[in-house]
Amino acid sequence: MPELPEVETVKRGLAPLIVGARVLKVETRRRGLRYDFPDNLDLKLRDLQITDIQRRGKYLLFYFSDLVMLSHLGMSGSWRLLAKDQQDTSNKNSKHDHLIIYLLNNEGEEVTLIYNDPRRFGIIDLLAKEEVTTHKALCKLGVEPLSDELTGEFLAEKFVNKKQNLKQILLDQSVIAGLGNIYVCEVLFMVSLSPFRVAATLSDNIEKCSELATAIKAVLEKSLKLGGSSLKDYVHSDGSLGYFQNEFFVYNKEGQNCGICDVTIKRVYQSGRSSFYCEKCQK
DNA sequence: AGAATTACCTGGCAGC
DNA sequence: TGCTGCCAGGTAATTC
Repeated sequence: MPELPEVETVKRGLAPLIVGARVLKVETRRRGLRYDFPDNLDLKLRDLQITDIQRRGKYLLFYFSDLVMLSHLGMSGSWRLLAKDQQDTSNKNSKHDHLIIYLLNNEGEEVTLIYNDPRRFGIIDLLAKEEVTTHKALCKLGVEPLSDELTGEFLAEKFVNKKQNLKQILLDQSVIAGLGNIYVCEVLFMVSLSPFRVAATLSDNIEKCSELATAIKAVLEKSLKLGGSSLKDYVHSDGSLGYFQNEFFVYNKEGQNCGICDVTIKRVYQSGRSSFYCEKCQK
């Protein structure tokens, strides 16, 4: 489900409410998700204070001074924060509440932080602060797309001799960390590049690579402004929705008019994923 | 080595 | 009103 804008939106929603909060209790309701939960989560986190929340690619990092709890939402994960005794309006899926963290916030109120994930493709791990750059999931992540590291020159360099097509290479988290299927489809439409275009054919075209880098930043920033995309189960930590799905050019728009030319949006399969694009506009 | 499938899960929806 | 099959924001494991 969640790509960079959705994960960042969760971070921004949670941070002001739980940074500074202290853990009262941690409850795990199953052995784990894709992997088992770390052993003794309750023992390890109890009484610790959340000192910060960061995002790296599609990962969330909850800092507890020396320890870091790593969270990836997979396809269907979400975090929601409830005040004690608050009416839980999203509890129809509560059978998929797998991890519950009871907190005492800065105002001395008890709040509940719940990780819900129907498909259980998410990840929860615990690491030492020093391992943030060496952890096996984090060490291979590529550049942050909204940082100055993502430039046309960077992309041109990455495209050299690459036989992969643009769809595959933009989805590769070790190149750019945070793009997923939706935003790759959107960005390729924005710059009129086909998802089938072989990356190497752009390595000499610094102008087009710069255009691509700029478009990646633009689509992510616009989505962030609208609180991300809510398709099926993505909601903010307070239960509200994102609105970027109303701005899609091509994603989920098979058969609809492209808006630029007279051809309709096609849906094709590429390495097991759907790509939506305009055959005529995107070359 | 690198590229292409398959696996991991549940739920929702279209079609019968 | 079921059933069945297919599809879904992602990543890792396996196969070619």
